[in-house]
Amino acid sequence: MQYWLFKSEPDTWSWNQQVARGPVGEEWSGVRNFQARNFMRQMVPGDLGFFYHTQTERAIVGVVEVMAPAHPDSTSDDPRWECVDIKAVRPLPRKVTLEEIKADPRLADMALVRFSRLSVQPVTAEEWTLICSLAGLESM
DNA sequence: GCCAACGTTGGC
DNA sequence: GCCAACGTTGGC
Repeated sequence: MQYWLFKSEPDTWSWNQQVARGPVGEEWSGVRNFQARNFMRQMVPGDLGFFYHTQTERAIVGVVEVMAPAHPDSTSDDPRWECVDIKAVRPLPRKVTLEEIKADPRLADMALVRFSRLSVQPVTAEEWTLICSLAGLESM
C-alpha cells in the first residue's frame, strides 16, 4: 500500500466535483508531465491519496482511493499519456494548509514543498500519518 | 499580476 | 546533443 498526493486547480476540477462522482470515480486525466505519469504507473488499486487544492486555497482537503491502474488518458491522442481512476473517500474534518505543512519541520521534505510544480507525487507513510492526525482523522 | 522554477521545443 | 527561447505551473 502506497500513499500519494493529487493536485488540482479547484477552478478546473474541485474536491466537490470529485465527491459528486461518488463511487463511480473519475479519470485523473490531463497530466502531461512524465514524472507525474510515472508515479501514476506505480499506483495500485486500493492505494490512498490526498486531494490538494492549488490556487487560492492551497490545502489538502480530502482523501481519495485509486480505483483503476494506469491506462491511456482518454483526453490525449498521444498514447504515452496515461492516468489512473480515483474516487473520493472522505473529506478531511480539518483542512491542512500548505502554510502549516511548510511550518512543520517534520514535513519539510514533502514533495509538495520541495517540488512545488509536480502535480502527482508520492507521500511517505510517516507524512501520511502525521497529516491525518493534523486533519483530525484517525490514521487510515 | 508577478516571478522563480522548471519542462519543452527547435535551431544549430 | 547543446542550449537559448519560450511556455507553464503554482506560490506569493
